[in-house]
Amino acid sequence: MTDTLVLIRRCLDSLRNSEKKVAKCVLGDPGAVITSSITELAEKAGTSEPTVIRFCRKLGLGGYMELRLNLARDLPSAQYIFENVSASDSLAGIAGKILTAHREAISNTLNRLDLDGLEAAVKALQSARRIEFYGLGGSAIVARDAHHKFFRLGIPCVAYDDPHMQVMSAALLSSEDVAVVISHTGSTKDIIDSAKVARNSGATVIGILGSENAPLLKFCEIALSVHSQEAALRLAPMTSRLVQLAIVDVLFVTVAMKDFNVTKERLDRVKRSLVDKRY
Amino acid sequence: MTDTLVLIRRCLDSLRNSEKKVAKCVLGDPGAVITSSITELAEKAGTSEPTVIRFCRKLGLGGYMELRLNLARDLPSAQYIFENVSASDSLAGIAGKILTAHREAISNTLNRLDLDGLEAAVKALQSARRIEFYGLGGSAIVARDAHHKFFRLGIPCVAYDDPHMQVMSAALLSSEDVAVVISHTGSTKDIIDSAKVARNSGATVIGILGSENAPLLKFCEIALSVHSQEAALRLAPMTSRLVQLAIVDVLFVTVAMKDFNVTKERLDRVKRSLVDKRY
DNA sequence: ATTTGTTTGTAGTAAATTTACAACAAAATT
DNA sequence: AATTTTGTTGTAAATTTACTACAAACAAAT
Repeated sequence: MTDTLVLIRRCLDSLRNSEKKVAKCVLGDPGAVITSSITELAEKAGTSEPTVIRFCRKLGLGGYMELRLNLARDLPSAQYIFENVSASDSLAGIAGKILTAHREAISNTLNRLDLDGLEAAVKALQSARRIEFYGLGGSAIVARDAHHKFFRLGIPCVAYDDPHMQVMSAALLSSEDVAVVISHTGSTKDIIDSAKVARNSGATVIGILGSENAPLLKFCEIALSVHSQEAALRLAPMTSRLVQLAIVDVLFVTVAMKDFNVTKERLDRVKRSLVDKRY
Repeated sequence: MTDTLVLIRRCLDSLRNSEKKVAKCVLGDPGAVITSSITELAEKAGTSEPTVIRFCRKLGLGGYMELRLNLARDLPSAQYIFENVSASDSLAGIAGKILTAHREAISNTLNRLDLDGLEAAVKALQSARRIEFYGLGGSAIVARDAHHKFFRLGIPCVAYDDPHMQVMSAALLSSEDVAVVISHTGSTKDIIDSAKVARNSGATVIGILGSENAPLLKFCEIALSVHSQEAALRLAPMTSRLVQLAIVDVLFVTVAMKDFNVTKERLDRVKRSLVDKRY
């Protein structure tokens, strides 16, 4: 499940000199490898074919073919990612670019999942006495969505999108509670305040953010950073939000699965409650 | 840029009998193709290698290698597709299945886009005097997201997740207004009532729903049906919601692009307003 | 029944990947 | 310092793979 490029970087130290040349070559232009034969890559790296194969084996891959396939998998249609929507685009063009960007964002998330962080978050969430979700602006939507999922499990939880309510409620948390703080930038003052207060109350603070070096991180015990190359479509940080929602979904399902029978019974009850609301 | 599997389905009719056998084989287990040689695939399909090549060419691909590479790109973690989450899954397994499901849902949306419906919706939205977004439960989140986007364009708009407020406000709409009604099932009584009232007021009703034959459709002038094959036992209809959000995003960006200079100025103003809120 | 054209598979080729091994360099041991 | 040992890299051969040219089989139409 690990991204091949990440794998290469991690193995870099244990590689021989000529294998390193191959590694640099692959890291330099991974897209080119996909369309190159082993001979071409060997030549480009200034080494021989067997070295390329040994390089692949060191990564734990079966051979050169497997490297190519894995790279193709990891860099899906990279050419579209950075394409921006322009005023002259047709509806189909805009839709294509946006949906592709979203799709790629989900792919990237999948390839670079922080399993340790997720594991820690799940652990905290499932043993939480109560859970509070904080978000502002666009992130308030993610917070609401999280609340809408988690309350069904019977865990007392709530979502606040009012900074005053956030700090007030955060002040009442205890060490058995969890605060999930959602922020795209990770540098909004109000949300940082909320995280700080929650932290001071002794609660476990989980951060879901779209940036990797944000001031908010300082107050998060567990941080799930979600990086989407958003630079292109700057109208609204939608890609980031979509990925955050997906991460919340993963957290929810994982927590829900831990005690499946209880969960199932609760979800069924929730479902039955809605029957009369429908035709 | 179209998904290879969709491409295959589309070409199915123009294929010879033995080429069809290859197609079925690929569609049946695309993941297996990635690790198979042309010989293996030919054998599995009960045909010969040249037929496989001819099949690839019919798709517009250069050869078998290109098919493999394309499939690898399209199915980043083929093992998870359409698989359901089970209680025995690891965190990585759950995350993989969920994110892949979301990814596929976005792909499907992209491939089966109802351009006419979108076009009509965009037209209605951009000439709307005011826009109201109605949603309940999970769909309320989509409604809020839509509001959070569209209000930046300077169009008066609002999101209601209270059925009483919805009908009350809907009663005040006029023929120059647009009501966007969001519902996963399309059969919730309250939301149908809201749509009905909006319709009676003369407003243009746009429906965004996850089902294709829902009672709600009767009251929608424009219907954007988003069908995600939600895995049988899904804990919550998240995939559908994600797709609905993506569709709203497409609508927003398209509307925003129509008068780009005005839009840009407005978005910048909104952005500047937030500067002081950050570190 | 024969012709015509289409569809499919056989056999062969060129190019790719991979293996086996030899050459060399560096390090260690005597 | 010489020799063995160990590790690294490239050469060349073997194997597999993708692809092409051609011919057989088949179907439709005269």
